[in-house]
Amino acid sequence: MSFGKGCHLHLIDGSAFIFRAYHALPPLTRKSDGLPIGAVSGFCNMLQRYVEGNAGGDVTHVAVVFDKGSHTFRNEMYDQYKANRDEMPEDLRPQIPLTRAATEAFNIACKEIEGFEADDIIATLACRAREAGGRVTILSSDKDLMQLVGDGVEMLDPMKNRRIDREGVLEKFGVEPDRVVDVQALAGDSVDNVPGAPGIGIKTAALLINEFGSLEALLDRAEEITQPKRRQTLIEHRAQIELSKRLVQLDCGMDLPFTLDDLEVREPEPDTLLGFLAEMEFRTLSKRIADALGAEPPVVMDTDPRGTEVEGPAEVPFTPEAYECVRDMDALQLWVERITERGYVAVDTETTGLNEMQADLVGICLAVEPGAACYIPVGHKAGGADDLFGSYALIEGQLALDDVLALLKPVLEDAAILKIGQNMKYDAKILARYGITVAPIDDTMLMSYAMNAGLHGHGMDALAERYLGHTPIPIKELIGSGKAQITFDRVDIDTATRYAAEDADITLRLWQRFKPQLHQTRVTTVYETLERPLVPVLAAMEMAGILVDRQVLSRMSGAFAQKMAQLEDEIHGLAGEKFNVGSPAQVGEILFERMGLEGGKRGKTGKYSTPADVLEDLATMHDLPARILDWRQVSKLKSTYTDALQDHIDPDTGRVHTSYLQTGASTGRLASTDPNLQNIPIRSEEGRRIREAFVAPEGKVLLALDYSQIELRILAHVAGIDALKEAFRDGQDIHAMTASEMFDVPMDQMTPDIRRRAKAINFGVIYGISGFGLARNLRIPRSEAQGFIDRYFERFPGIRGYMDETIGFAKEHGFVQTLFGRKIHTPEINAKGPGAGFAKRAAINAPIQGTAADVIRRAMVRMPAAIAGLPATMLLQVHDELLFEVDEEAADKVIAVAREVMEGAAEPAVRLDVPLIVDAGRGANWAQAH
DNA sequence: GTCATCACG
DNA sequence: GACGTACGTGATGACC
Repeated sequence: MSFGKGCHLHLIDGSAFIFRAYHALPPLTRKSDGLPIGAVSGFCNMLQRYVEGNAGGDVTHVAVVFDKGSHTFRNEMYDQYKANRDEMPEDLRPQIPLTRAATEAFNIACKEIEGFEADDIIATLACRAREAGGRVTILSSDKDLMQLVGDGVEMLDPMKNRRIDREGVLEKFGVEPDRVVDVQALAGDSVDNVPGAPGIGIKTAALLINEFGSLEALLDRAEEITQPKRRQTLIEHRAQIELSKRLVQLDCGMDLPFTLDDLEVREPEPDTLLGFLAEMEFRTLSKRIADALGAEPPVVMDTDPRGTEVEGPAEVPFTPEAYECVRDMDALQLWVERITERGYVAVDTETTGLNEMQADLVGICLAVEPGAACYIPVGHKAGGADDLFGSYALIEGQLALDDVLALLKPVLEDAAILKIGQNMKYDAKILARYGITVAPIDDTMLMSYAMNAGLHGHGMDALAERYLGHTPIPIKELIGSGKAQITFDRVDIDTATRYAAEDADITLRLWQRFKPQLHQTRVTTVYETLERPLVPVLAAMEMAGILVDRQVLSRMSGAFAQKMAQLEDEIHGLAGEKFNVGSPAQVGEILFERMGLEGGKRGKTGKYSTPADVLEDLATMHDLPARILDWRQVSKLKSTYTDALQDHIDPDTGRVHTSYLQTGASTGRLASTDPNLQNIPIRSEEGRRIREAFVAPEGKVLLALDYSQIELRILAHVAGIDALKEAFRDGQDIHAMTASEMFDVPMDQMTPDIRRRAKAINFGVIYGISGFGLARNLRIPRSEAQGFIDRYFERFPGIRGYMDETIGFAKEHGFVQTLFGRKIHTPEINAKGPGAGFAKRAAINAPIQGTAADVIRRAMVRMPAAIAGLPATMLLQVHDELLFEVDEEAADKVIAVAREVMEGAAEPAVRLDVPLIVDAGRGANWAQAH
C-alpha cells in the first residue's frame, strides 16, 4: 500500500526504548557466554507488548528509529552539544547492535543514519507523512519531539500509555507546538547541554514568547522588556540563544535512503524471530511469542555450571560409533541417493599430507544431518618396516578409488547439490588432482570469518568447541607428532572412521548454525561476494604456481655463504672474541657489556634488545654493530629466501606453489604461507635480486600490476579530505603535495627530505598516528613529531573527525566496517591500559586496510572471466599487486584488460571520490616486471 | 613452544 | 599524570 490518506504511521524512538529497558531491568547476562543481555531482553519485551497491543489496530506503517554515531551536524555548530553526557555504560554497549538485530527479527523496519539523531529522522518522516495526508504517532516521551505535534501528529508515552496532543504540549511548554523550539531556545536544556538564556526557564520563556509572538520578534524588540535584568540577558546572549534554537530545531528535510512505503507493517517470520530469541536464550519470551505465532517453541541451549554449552534435548549427541564405514558400492549408492534427495552434503577429505600438490587421497567423508556421517576409505595401507621391500600395500576391504570417484563425481560437480566444507579450498585442490571440479560450495570457515573476524580463530577445533560445545578427536591421537608421526594412510580404518566422519559431522552442524546467522549479522553480501567466490580463484592460482629458477637461487646462496663467513671473521676480530652472531642475546652481551656501548635496553626476558634501529644508531660510533647489521641482512636473505625457496620447488611442476590463507588476517587481507610469497625482498638492492629467480617460461613474460597509493586514496575518500581527493584526481605527487601544504613549501621548491617527512606522516595517519611512533620513525624529538601531527590535522580537517568517529563506532558496536560491509571486530577497544591504545589504532587502520583488501578481492573474483580466452594466468597476489604469466604477444592486451578490472573493482557497489590507478610492468622475471 | 628479528604491503 | 605506542602479516634461528 502506498502511503497516503487513511494511513497511520508509528515512529518508535528506539534509543529511548533501549535506555528504558536498560534501567528498568537488573543486569542479566546470557548463560552460555556471559554476554550482557538485560537491555536486549527488556527491548524485546517492549517490542512484543507493542506488537500485541497493536494487533488488529489501524497502524499501517511502522519504524523503529535509532541514533547513530556520536558526532552529528549539531556538534559542528556547537562542540559542547551533549558534551556532558555520561559515557555509555560498559555492559550496555555490546547490546546496542543486538537491539537492531531484535528489531529486524520482529520484521519491523529499523532505521538509522550515520551522523544523525533519531529525532531528525523521526521529524522528517513525520513531516512527510503529514504532507501525504496520513496520521502519525510518535512513541516517545522525549520533549524535544513535542515540536512536531499537531495536524495529525501525536505522541504517545509508551511507559505511561499517555497520549500527548496539542493540549499536552501546551500544558508542558505553555505554548503551541510550533513555538516549542522558541521556548527551548530560551530555556536551554541541561540534559543536551543546550545553553539557552541564563536565568530563564520554561515558565519565563513561555511568558515572553506568548507576549511577543515568536523568538525572533522577542529578540528584535528586546529593548521593550521592562525587567532590566531580563532585558540585558536577552540582548547580551542573543547569539547564544539563536544558536540554541538551531540546536533544538529538528531537521524535517533530511534526505532519506528509503521511503514511507518501505515502512509498511509486516508480519514477523516465525523462524527468524524465534531463532533470534533462542540465540539470546530468552526462554519465557520465546514460549510466549511461539504461542502467539502458533509455532513450536525453539530449543534454547542450556548450560552447565562451568558455563560451557551442552546440547539441549533436541540436539543430537556426538556418537563416533554410529558413523558408517562404507565398504561396498551399494552402501555408497545409498549415500548418493540421500545426498541427491537432500540437495546438500558436508564433505571432508583425508590425505597423506598437508601439501595439496603432493598429498594423496586416503578417504572421503560425507555428512547429511547431525550424527549421520560416513567415511569411505580408499587408500589405507599396511606393511612397511617388516616388509621385504619396505613398501606398503593397500589394505583389503576398501572400495577402489576409481569406482568411488566415478560415483561421487556427478554429485560433487552437480550444480543442484551444495557441497559444504571447512576450508573447502584444501579439499577442492585435492579433488581437482583427481579430475573433479567441486561446485557449488559453502565453507564454514569463511562463514565464521565473515561474521566474526577479529573475535576468534576459524579453525574447526575452535569453532566446534565454541559453537557446538564439542572437542573433536585430536589428529595427534591418530598420527602422533614430531619424528614418530605417521601419515593418515597408515591409520587403522576403524579409528580413521571415527575421526574423519566426525569432521564432516561437525562441519554440517556448524553450517546449520551459521547459515541463518549470516543474514542476521548482515554479512551475507560479504560472504557471497568477497569470500565464497574467491575460493576457486585462489585454488587455481595456488595450483598454477610460479616458475622459480633453482640455479639462480643456488648461486646466490653460495655467494651469501662466502660473504657471511667473511663478515663473521671481521665481527669476531672487532669483538676480540668468537661468539654466535646469530644470537641476539650474545650480540647484546658483547655490545653492551664487553664493549660498554651506551643505550642498551633489556627486553622482557631480561636480555639486551638489539633490533636494527638500535644497531643503526650504534653504527655511528663503532664498526661492529654495522658489520652485525650486514651479517644479519645476508643471513636473512640466505636462510629465508635463497635456501628455503629451493626446498619449496615442487618436484613435479618445477614451480613454487604457495598457499593463501583466506581467513588469516582480520582485516580481509590474505596471508601467504609455505612459502610466504608476499614478503619476497624488494626494498634493498641486494634482496631485490632474489626476484630475478622468479621467472616466466620460454615465450612468456611476467606482468605485475599494482594499485598506486590505494590506502591513501581510500583514506581521502572515507575521511572526506578534499585537498587529498583533488590531488589524486589531478594525478599529483601526493606526498609532495602533503609536504607543500604542511610546511608551506611551494611544489617547485620541494626537497626530498621534506617530502620524506610528509610521506612518513601520510603513512602514520593510516596506522593511527601517535607522536611517539612518528618520532621514532623519523628520528626526531617527540615534541617536533607531535607538532607535525597537529599541523597535519589542522591542514586536513576531517582526519580527526574520521578517527574519532571510527573509534566511537568501534566502542559502540564492538567492530568497525569496510566500505563493502566487511566487519572487523575490536574486542579490546573498551579495555583500559595499553591494550586500548593498540585497539584504537587497529580500529582506525582496519577500515582502510580492509577496504583496500576488499577492492583487490573483487578484482580477483572478476579476473578469471575477464581474461578467459587470453593466454594468461593469474599467479600471485601481494596485497595491492597481482602477478600474471602471459604469452609475450598478448602482454599488452592482458595489461589493458586486467587494469580495467582492477581500476573498476570498487564499482558498482562503491563509487569512490578518487580514481584508483594501476601501474603495470612486464619482464622475464619478477624484478624486471616491477 | 616462545622470543627476537626482519622480510613484505 | 602515567602508560607505552605506529597497521597487518610469516619464517627463521636461538634458546628453554
